[in-house]
Amino acid sequence: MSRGRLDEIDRRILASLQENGRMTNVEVAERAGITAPPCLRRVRALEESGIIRGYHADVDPAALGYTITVFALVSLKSQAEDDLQAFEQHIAKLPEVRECFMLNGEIDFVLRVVAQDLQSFQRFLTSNLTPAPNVASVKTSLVIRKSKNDPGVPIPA
Amino acid sequence: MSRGRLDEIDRRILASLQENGRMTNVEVAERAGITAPPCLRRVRALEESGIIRGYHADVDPAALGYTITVFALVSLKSQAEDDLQAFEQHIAKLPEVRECFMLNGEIDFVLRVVAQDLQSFQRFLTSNLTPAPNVASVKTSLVIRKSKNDPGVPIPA
DNA sequence: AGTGAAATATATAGACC
DNA sequence: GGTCTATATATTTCACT
Repeated sequence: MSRGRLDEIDRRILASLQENGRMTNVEVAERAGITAPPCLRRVRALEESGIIRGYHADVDPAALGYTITVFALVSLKSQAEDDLQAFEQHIAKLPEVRECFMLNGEIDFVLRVVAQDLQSFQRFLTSNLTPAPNVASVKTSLVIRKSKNDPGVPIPA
Repeated sequence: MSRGRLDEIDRRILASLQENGRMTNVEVAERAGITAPPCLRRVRALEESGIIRGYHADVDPAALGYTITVFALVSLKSQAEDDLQAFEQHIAKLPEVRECFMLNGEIDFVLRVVAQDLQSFQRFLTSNLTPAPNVASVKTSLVIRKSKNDPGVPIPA
C-alpha cells in the first residue's frame, strides 16, 4: 500500500493537516480539490506508511505549571554506537526530556527539557542528566521565549 | 470564560489530545470520565483561552524531501531588546527556520532548521543566517537522528 | 483513482437537573 | 457543571465510472 512519491494532492493534504490537525476530512478534501472518500483513503495511506506520524495538541506548558524550558547540550565520552544507545535508553525513561536529537560535531545530543520550576530542574540535572552513563559535559540554557513556532516542514503549494 | 486553574478532568482532556490530536470528542469524554457535551465545552474553552494553541500533524520530513535537519546556535553582538527583536523579525521570514527559542547565556538563540540537502542548507546559512542583523557567531550541528519524540509536556494522571 | 449516494457515527445545540 | 434527547455534520461504506 506504499506509493513511491507524493503527488500534488498528497502535499496539499499534508499541508492542511500540518497546519490544523483537527481539520475535518471534508475540508481537507475541499482544499485538496477532491471529494471526501478518496481524501480519507489518502490520509489513511499517509498514516499507515508513516508519513503522518501522529497528531498532537500543542498545549501551553505554563497552563500545567511548567514554567521552565531548557535546552541541554550533552557531550559524551564515547561515540561508539553502543554507548550512544545506552544514553538514549537512559533519557527515554526521563519524563522531563520531551525531545532528544543526536547531532554530529562536539555536541552529541540536544535535549528539550521541561520542569515546573528552577529547583526541580536543578534536581533533574544533578540527579538524572549529569550522572547519566557516559556523559562528559552538559551545558544548559534556559528558554526566555519561543520566538518562532512553525511545527513541521515547509510544504510547497 | 476563563477558569483559574485546571481540574483533573481538564488535565485528562489535555493528556488525551496531546497524545492523539484527532481523537474523537466521544473518546476524549470517555477517558475524562464525563459525557460528550460538557467535554466539548471544556475543549472549546481550553482552545479559546489559549491553553490548547493548536493541533498539528507530525509529518515525516524525509517524505517531502527534507533530508537535512540542523540545529543552529546563534550568538548576537548586542542583547538589547531592540536588537533581539530585529533578529527575530529576520528569522520569522525564513521558511527553513521552523522553530526558534531565545536563550539566556552565551548562546542567544537556538534554531531548528530544515533543508532539502546539504547544498541548500549551506546556501541558506551563508545567504540568510550568518549575514542576519547583529549576528556574532553561528554554530551548526547536523541532526543524525531523533532519539526521543514526546511532543508537549508531561501531564500527571 | 475518483464520484455520488446511503449508512453509520460523531459533533453540537437545546431542555432540564 | 452535569445529563439526556434531538438535530446537523462528518465519516465511512458501497455501487459505479
